Amino acid sequence: MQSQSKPHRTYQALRDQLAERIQNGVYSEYQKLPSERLLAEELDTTRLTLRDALFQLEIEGKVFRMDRRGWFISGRRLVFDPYLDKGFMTNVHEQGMTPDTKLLKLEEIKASSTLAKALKLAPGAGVYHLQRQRFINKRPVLVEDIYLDQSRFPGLRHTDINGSLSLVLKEVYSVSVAYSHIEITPVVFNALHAKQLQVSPGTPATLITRTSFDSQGLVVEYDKEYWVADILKIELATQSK
Amino acid sequence: MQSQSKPHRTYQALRDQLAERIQNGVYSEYQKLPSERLLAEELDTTRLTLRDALFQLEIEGKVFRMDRRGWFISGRRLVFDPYLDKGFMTNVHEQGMTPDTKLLKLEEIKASSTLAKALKLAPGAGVYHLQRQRFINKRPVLVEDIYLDQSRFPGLRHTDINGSLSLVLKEVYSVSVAYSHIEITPVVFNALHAKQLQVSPGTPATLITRTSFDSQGLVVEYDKEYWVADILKIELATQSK
DNA sequence: AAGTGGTCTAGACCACGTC
DNA sequence: ACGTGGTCTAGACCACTTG
Repeated sequence: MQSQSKPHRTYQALRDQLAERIQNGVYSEYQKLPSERLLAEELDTTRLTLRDALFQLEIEGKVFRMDRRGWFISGRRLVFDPYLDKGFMTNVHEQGMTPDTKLLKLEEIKASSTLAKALKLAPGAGVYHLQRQRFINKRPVLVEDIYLDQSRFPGLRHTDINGSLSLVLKEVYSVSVAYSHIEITPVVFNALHAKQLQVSPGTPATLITRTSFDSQGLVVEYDKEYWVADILKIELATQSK
Repeated sequence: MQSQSKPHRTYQALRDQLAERIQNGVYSEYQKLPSERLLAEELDTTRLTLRDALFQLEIEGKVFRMDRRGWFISGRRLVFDPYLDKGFMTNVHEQGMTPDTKLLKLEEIKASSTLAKALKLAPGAGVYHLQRQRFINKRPVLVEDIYLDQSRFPGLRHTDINGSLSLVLKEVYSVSVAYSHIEITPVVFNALHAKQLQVSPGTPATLITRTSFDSQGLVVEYDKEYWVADILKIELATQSK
């Protein structure tokens, strides 16, 4: 009926139709959808209109794309409590999923003015830049850039940091995080990060920026995590006031 | 230069170009952009490609739309600390902006099964449903649906609740919130909410779901807030561990 | 080699906001 | 009344993934 009455927003109706299919389990988690051309034909619409509907669902995190590979049904989300802020490895494990980490880059750079400000250093100071990619159940879900005061962690580059960085900092350098500032912002992946995560550029992402301090208020690390938006669920409890 | 080499992703370049303009203050906060047709011509592209670029910036919250009115440059964001979770009125005031509230609906309903679960009531129990629209500097920025146990707040409908609801609950019913559970999820506005906020359906939104408890662990209210995504900035600090 | 997703073209119509 | 944004059509080409 709705296809005959020519409503002036077909793609919203399409979105609802697809959302319902997902809700009803017509497609299962991580299943690949039929090709856009096929699906469009099946749903009696054009490719462009179908894509509009899929983009809506992508923003909501109900489907996700892998670049040039197609559309997939999103799976269970990882619950992230920014207040507790457990490490990635721990958090993923506790929720019955399998975490993995791959070091993409470890370099020594000079602090730009923004970076210096974040780390409370002088501009030009030596800084470690780590770039890591992290996986949940083999799916790449984030890339992160970590910046550390080089003078504070000498020889860091000769250390194995494929697991928990905070563990390394604690055991090797006796530095532990007391508290941190966290910011959560919606962004889209740029070309580089998109390629690393095998998603399309322009895919919605959640940026978590974290500045960690030790008990004396010194900056331990400055961290920018770019998450694929569909995997994350932010959930927290305030304490009694 | 880049416009002559025909790269295979023009809209990303466009996005960058526009983002740069915004960054450099070519447009000022809340300024309306030229019409899509004009802007497309100026930037030597088609309307559709321009829109793709604008959608990217919309997801990032750098521009926002008002339905059928056009595209606008986003302004300063409201910082929201889910852990402190001050009330809307207080929070907006403290950041030097002007809050407003409009009651859209106040009705008595029977709890659906999901609602009953959230409020820890029996299905079919009497529930107040409040719907409010809230403004920052006259711009509508959220609609919220609030649900309360009717038996616990008799006569609520005869009370003025255009300001702070928690204040009313405290002063009239001696009930105050001790802690709450908060969930933050990206969604898109449905047709109804979009209309109420004068945004286009499908606009990115941030859904904040809050369940508030009193000191005895009883549910005080269950609240779903749909925010225009560009206005919010989530920021918090963890306490010392 | 074939098919796919990503991108783009060059239009069109309509409902709505604005004047 | 006019122009705008929202939506849709009917194609096309290319780079890339997949078989």
